[in-house]
Amino acid sequence: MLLATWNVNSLKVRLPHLLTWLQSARPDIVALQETKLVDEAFPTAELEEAGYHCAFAGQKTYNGVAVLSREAITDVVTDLPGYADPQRRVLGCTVGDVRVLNLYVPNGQTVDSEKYHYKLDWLKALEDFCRDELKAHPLMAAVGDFNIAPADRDVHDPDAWRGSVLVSPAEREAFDRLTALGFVDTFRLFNSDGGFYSWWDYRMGGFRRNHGLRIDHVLASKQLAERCLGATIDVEPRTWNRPSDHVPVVARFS
DNA sequence: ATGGTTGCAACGCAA
Repeated sequence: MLLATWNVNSLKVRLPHLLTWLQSARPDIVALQETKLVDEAFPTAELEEAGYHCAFAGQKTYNGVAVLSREAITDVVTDLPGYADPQRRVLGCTVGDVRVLNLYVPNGQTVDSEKYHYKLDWLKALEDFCRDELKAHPLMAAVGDFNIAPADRDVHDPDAWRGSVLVSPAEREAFDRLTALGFVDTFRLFNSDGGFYSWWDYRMGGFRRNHGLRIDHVLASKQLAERCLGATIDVEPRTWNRPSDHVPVVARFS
C-alpha cells in the first residue's frame, strides 16, 4: 500500500501534473494540500476517471485539502475538535483499516507575526486531537505539509535559517510533542542523511541549487510503522514545466 | 543586496 502526500499549490493549475504522477507512481492514497478550490470546483470526474475516490474540504484562493483513494473513503472529518477555523486545513478519514489525517499546517509567515501564534495554537489543537485519534485508531497516519523542518539535517543552510519560521525551536518542540504521542517519521526509518528536501522556494533558483527544506511528512503510528517497507521523496515533478514548489513524499506499507 | 517567484485575483496577499 502506497500512501503519499503532496502540496500541489493550486489543484487547478497542477491537475495535469497530478494525473501524470498518479499514472506513474500508482499510489493507493494521496493527501493533497493547497488545492485552492471551492468544493463545487473540485475535479472529481477527472480523478474518478483516474481510479480514485475523492474527499475534499476546500475554500477559495487559499488552503484546501483533499484525499484521493483507490479504496472507499469513510468517516470524514474536516476540523480539529474545539478549534473553530474557517481555514480548510484538515481532512481526517478512514481507508480500509487505516485512519488517515491529512494536514496543511499553517505556514506562520515570520516568528514575530500573528500568523506564527496561530500556527502554534493550531499545533496545540492538533496535538490534542491526535492524542485521541491514536487511542481510537492504532493504525493511523498523519501526513501533509507540516511547515516544519524537524531538525537541522532537514535544512539546506541551518545557520542561515536559525530561529526562522519553519525551523524555530517552538515549532520543532510542537513537532516533537506530536511524534512523542506515538508517531514515526517514516522517511527517517530508512534515511538518516541530510540533503533530502520536499520544498524549495521558487525564488533564487532554489531547486537548481538544492536550497530546500524537508517540511512534508508521512508520520505513521507505531503499529502502522511496523508495516512500513520504505519511504521516498519523489523530486521528479519539481523538474516538470510549471511545478508546485513541493514534491510528493511517499511511504510504502505491507 | 533584506532581493527573488508563483497563484489567485485584482493591482495586494500568502507562501
